[in-house]
Amino acid sequence: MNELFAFFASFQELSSTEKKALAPLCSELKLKKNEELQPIGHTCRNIYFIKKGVARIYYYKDGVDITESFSFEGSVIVRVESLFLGVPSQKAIQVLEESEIVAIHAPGLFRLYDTFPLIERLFRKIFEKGYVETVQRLESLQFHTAEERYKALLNENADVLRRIPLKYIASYLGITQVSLSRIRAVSR
Amino acid sequence: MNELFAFFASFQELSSTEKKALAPLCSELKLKKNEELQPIGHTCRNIYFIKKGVARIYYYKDGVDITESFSFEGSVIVRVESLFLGVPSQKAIQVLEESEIVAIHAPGLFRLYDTFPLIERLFRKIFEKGYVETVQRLESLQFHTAEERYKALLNENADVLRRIPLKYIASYLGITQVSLSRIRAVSR
DNA sequence: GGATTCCTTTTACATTTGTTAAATAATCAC
DNA sequence: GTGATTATTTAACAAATGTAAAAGGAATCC
Repeated sequence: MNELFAFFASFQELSSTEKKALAPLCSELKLKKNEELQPIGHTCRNIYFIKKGVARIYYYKDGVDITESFSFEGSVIVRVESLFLGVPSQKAIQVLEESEIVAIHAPGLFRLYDTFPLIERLFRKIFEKGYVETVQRLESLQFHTAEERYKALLNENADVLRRIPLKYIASYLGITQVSLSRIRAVSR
Repeated sequence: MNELFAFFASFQELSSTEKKALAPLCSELKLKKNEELQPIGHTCRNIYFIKKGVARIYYYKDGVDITESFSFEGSVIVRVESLFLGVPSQKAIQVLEESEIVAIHAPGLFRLYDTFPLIERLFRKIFEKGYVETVQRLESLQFHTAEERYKALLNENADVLRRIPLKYIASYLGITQVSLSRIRAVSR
């Protein structure tokens, strides 16, 4: 749990009262490689903090497995479209390594917002950061070629390449695995 | 200003105290067609509410004008990556019709957050909605073909097609104008 | 540790999209 | 209104990406 509160502190200082209010909402999970954290079709009621491991959000388009995003240790992973709209998500969350996850119960969290404005502020800041990252990702998809996106990924997060199968990276970049293979062959 | 407070009320009820605190931060602007609301290179210090008209966020990639997003009357337009990170933005905001805009002074707004948790909540909700829309947009770019994206736009927001030049819509869809023209020729 | 399964690359060909340039259509300024 | 400007479409060719199938490598499971 320490990792989680260190993550929180990097956004917003909390008093011990607030920490005590948050703690009961958090439960630790251990998952084996490739296990699902959240299945398709469920409404998202948890915010997941990755203590150890990697996770991805994915879904199926015409039967093809598509990765929307990756998250690594020290960050959160959430199906925001489901969490904020309260509707079932067509996306699933899966861990790609043996992982340790802290699940934060969202309905309980949202109730705390009325009593603890600093908790509301904390999560506002967490999601503002996620928002910015999503805008930057959008930019990359909208205006850069597949090769540019691949090279940018290589620069910004080489860890992705080491820890995540290329078949997942391909759809994350918005291309097929064959196309990614070709791009890699050229830049070698 | 009424339109703005109606927009606020659709997210969060405010007392008259809170409204009175917000009002001095809001200033109305009138812009002629194609005028710039915010130039490239400036740090975003305003949240813009569109009372009347349309606006777009755009920038230049290799000298080519690229549209990141459109916003219509009754919604806000913000360069979030600049507003939340406090860094200069390479993007500009331009109106595409004669428009009436309400500028909300962001540094002043953020100071109100300490005194008025409901104002903080209001903007949390506004940006959560923007976050969700951005995730959905990302999905569309990552997994759908240009033709699918064009048709989806036609269904969801046919107004775009009526009010916005195709050259801007093309880069918004992540394709060239020639390619968009071809897609339109086929589906006719 | 050998067989099996899964991951990645390669090949060949089809399709889509980009690029450049020109033609046509629509809009704007005076 | 008319000429000039801007927007959109079309054409021809080049480059990038998709699809399907096969082959080579790597990892995994008794």
